[in-house]
Amino acid sequence: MKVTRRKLLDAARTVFATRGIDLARIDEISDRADVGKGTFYYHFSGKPQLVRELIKEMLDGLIAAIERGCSGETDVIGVLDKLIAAHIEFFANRWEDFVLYFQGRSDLTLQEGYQGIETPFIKYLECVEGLLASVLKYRPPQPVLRRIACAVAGFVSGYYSFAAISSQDENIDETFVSLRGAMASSLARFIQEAGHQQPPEAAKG
Amino acid sequence: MKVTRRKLLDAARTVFATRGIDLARIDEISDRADVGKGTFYYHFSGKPQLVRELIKEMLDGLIAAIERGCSGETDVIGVLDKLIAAHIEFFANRWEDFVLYFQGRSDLTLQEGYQGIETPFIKYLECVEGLLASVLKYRPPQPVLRRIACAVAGFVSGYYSFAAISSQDENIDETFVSLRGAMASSLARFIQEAGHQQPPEAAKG
DNA sequence: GTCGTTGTTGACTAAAAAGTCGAAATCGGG
DNA sequence: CCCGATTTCGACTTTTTAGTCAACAACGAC
Repeated sequence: MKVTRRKLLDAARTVFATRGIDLARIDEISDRADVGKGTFYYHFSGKPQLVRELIKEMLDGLIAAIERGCSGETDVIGVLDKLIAAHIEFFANRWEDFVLYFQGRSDLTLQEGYQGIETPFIKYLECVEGLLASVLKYRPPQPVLRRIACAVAGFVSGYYSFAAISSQDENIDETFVSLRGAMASSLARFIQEAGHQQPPEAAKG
Repeated sequence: MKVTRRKLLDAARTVFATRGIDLARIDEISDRADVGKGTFYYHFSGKPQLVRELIKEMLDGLIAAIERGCSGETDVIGVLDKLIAAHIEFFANRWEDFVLYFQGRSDLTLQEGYQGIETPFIKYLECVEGLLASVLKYRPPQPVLRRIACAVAGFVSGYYSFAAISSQDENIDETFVSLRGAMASSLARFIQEAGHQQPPEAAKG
C-alpha cells in the first residue's frame, strides 16, 4: 500500500517542523504515523532518503504553483507579482513546508550536510530564472540572471523568516500580502539595475 | 583562565559550520579545542548555553559593525548602502558566522528550538529599524517599520544563502559587492512603497 | 482455502553520544 | 615552598537512538 508511505512522509513533515530535521527521531516519526518502527525502515533506507524525498516533493509543488500562477504574464512586474503571490499562497497554512524550505537551504550552507538536496533547489532557481528571462526585454548574461533569481527567491524567503521571528501574534501571510506590491516593484527595480550593470569580467583590470 | 573558554567557543563555531548545530557532538568540539570533555562541561552547562552565547556574540558583533558602518549617513540610500556593505564585510571570510546567523534563524521557525535566541535577533532587527527611522523623513508606524526591517535583513541574508547554493566556484562576496548598489536602491524603493501604504487597520472593513 | 508475496510489528542489539566524577595538574597568594 | 582554590582530564556510567530481525498479518492469484 502507498498509504503507509504517505502517512510516514506527512508525519515526518510535522515532526521536522517541531524539532527540526536533525533532532527528529525515527520513532517519533513512526509513532506519529501510527506504524511500527520497522515499517519506517521497510519504506525508507533512513532519514537522508526521507529528507531528500520531502524536499524534492515540496520544491516540485512550489515550482508547479509558481508556473501555474505566472502563466500568461508578459511583463516583468506582472511575473514578479504573481511569483510572490504563488509563494505566499503555497506556504500559507503550510508552515511545515516553509520549515523544510528554510532548513533545507540552511543545510546547504554546511560543509557536510544531506546529500542530493541541492538539485531540487537549483531546479527551483532555474524555474524562477526561466520565468524572468521570458519577460525581460534585454536578456542579461546567464550568471547575472542567476544572481537575480537568487535575489528574488532570497527576498521572499528572507522576509518570511524574519517576519516569523518578530510577529508571532499578527498573521504573517496577511501582512505579507500587503507588502506584495512593494516587493514586486522593488525587485523590478533591482532587476533593472543589476541586469544592466557591467559584467564582472569587463569591470576587472 | 578565559583562554580555554574562548578556544571552546571558536571550536564550536567551526564544528557548527561543518555538521550543523544539532549534529555537532560535544566530544568533537572539545577535541577540536584540544581540551578534555570534562572541561567543556566545566565551562558550559551544555549545548544550549553554548549556542545562546555564540549567537548573541555574533549578533552583537554584527550590530556593532552596522552601527560603525552607518554612522554619519543621513539619507535612506546612504544608510541602506552602508548597511549592506556592513553585512558583506562582516560575513566575508567568516562563513561560520553566516551559518550561525542562518541556522539560528532557522531554529526560530521551529515549534521547539533553542531557548533564548530570539532576543538577540530582535535586538538586531531593532538596530536596523532604528537606523532607518533616523533617516526617514516620513516615519511610518511601528509595525510597518518592523516589516521594513524584516525585508531589509531578509533580502541581504536571503540573497547570500541562495548564492551559496548556486555558485560554489565564484567568489560570493565579490559578486555580492557588485550587487550592493542595486540592492540598496531597490530597498529604497521598497521602503517608499511599503512605508506609505494604508495601515492594515484602516484597510479593513 | 492454500500458498507465495508484500507489508507490518516491536522487542532486541549495537552504536553513539551525553553527562559525571574522582583524581591530578596548575595557579597564585602568603 | 605550601596550601587551598581553580581548572583540567578522560575513563566510566547512563541515556538515547539507530537499525535489525524473526514472527506475524493481510492480500490476491489460482
